[in-house]
Amino acid sequence: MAPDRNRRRIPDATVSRLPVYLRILSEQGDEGVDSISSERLAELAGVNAAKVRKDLSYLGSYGTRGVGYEVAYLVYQVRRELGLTHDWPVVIVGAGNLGQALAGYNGFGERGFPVAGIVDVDEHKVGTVMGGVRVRHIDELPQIVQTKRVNIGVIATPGGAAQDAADRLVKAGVTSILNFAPVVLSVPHGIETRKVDLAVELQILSYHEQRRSGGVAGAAVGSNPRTATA
Amino acid sequence: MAPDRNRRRIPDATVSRLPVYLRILSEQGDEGVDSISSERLAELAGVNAAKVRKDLSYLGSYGTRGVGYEVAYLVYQVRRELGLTHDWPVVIVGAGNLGQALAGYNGFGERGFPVAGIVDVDEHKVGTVMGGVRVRHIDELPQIVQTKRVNIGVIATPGGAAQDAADRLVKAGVTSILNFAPVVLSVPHGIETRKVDLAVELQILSYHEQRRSGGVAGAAVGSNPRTATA
DNA sequence: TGGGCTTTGTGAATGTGTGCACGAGTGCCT
DNA sequence: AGGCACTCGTGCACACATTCACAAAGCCCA
Ligand SMILES: NC(=O)c1ccc[n+]([C@@H]2O[C@H](COP(=O)([O-])OP(=O)(O)OC[C@H]3O[C@@H](n4cnc5c(N)ncnc54)[C@H](O)[C@@H]3O)[C@@H](O)[C@H]2O)c1
Ligand SMILES: NC(=O)c1ccc[n+]([C@@H]2O[C@H](COP(=O)([O-])OP(=O)(O)OC[C@H]3O[C@@H](n4cnc5c(N)ncnc54)[C@H](O)[C@@H]3O)[C@@H](O)[C@H]2O)c1
Repeated sequence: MAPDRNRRRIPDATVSRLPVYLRILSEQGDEGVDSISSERLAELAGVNAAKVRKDLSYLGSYGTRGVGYEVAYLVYQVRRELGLTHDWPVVIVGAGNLGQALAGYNGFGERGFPVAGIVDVDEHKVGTVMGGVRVRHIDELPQIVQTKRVNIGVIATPGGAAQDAADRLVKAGVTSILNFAPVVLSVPHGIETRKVDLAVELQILSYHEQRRSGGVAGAAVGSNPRTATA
Repeated sequence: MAPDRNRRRIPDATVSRLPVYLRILSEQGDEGVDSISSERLAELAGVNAAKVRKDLSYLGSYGTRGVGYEVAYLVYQVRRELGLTHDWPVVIVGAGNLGQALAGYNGFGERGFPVAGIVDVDEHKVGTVMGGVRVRHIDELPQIVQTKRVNIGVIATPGGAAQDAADRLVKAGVTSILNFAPVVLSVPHGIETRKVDLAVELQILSYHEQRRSGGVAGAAVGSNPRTATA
């Protein structure tokens, strides 16, 4: 019960950690663990225990002092908070290299995000089957979104086509977009977007490598810092 | 010449935006733009202009008041700061669905991260060619890392094998890891890791979708009345 | 029943990031 | 030469996030 609990805003940083807790809790549940302390959960999640407690406290007071959290109940609460009480079908735009890998990825559907469809502009790709889903023409996007009640779109087109893909998704009625193309999307207010940018991740790692090697510019490939800092 | 050749620490938030600025600057440069204001760069990057200026100020004072930043020079400085003055070969562990997509992805090498090798445990995959790179057995990992001077490893194995992959990478001498498996890796101190977790991204979107249906007034631009709670 | 042990939930302190506002340079025009 | 328009660089205040530290609350057992 306690329906009043609903208008709290959960900090972004917390929202981005909840899925991690959820995965760990589910795994622990599968392994027969039925109670877990913030200390243990923190260890498994690679974070500070106080952070875990504060994060979970935004959902409500679901722990028991002196004991910990009941795994099954907490899983339920986190899932509810994340809106995972039902499936969210997704539509993938771009049936290339990446789109193919995504379509063939079981972890998608398993976690409550079944692939409702995959579309492409390339006539050669339309009709082929990827990961059990038939590729359809991008003009069918609105129809897919409507009939399958899709709210989430995934962009896996080349960078140059990503904005067009986003525009089409929004027009079709999608309100959240996950973008794999290395482009900053411009979308109407109210549309949620997130990006996964491989180059950005690698370049961040590069920054730290460069820094580690005490290296400034000009550090040729000759000097290889195999330093195991322990 | 800048005499401040020091160990300035650039804030994480800034480091994660520099690659975005870099891409935009490179594109602008290719289009013949040779000077750009923080205002314009901010617009293209989808952030606040003051933030751009503050971010860039960590690199030094490379702008010209009243004018803006010289694109070519700024590209050079950002690249230098990110350690992109030379290539960083990467090794991919796991030649499955995703590993294949990654190996066949040109954007990798184009951006200075050539695939030095891809390894797998599956004997059936060893020897096959993906994206121009031959799959080798994981036991050859140390040899690849040593001879190709690889500092960055990419994990594209199933979750259950990810920690093992990480251990092997670290043992082989890799000091930075990009992890696509939905697992929290445990690595020795000094090893940098970043993760790309599809489920996390989708669940964050789910959170916002769920919240949207709860009816926070005045959020959307009145386009999509469809509150799917299928 | 009460005391000891454990672990939560949260105020308060500290650390990080953001955005405004404006002084300080710079280029251009008259 | 002087004034004006423009844009950088940054001090400052505020917002957000992390971590500490401890009282409150529950369990267990003698
Ligand atoms: N392949 C990877 O491992 C990888 C990794 C990270 C990021 N990315 C990014 O993901 C995106 C896709 O990469 P990829 O390797 O799959 O490329 P790809 O060229 O193999 O596939 C792109 C697909 O998009 C289709 N397409 C083009 N324009 C379209 C449009 N307007 N609407 C719908 N579909 C359209 C093409 O027909 C093609 O099938 C790129 O932006 C790339 O930078 C790829
Ligand atoms: N496919 C996707 O689109 C996608 C998207 C996001 C995340 N992921 C994640 O990426 C990872 C890989 O996904 P996938 O679809 O490519 O899986 P996959 O099963 O197709 O490929 C995994 C590969 O790893 C190899 N492998 C297993 N154990 C290994 C070990 N110890 N050392 C080296 N190689 C090993 C297997 O032989 C196989 O070739 C998974 O963790 C998955 O959750 C995949």
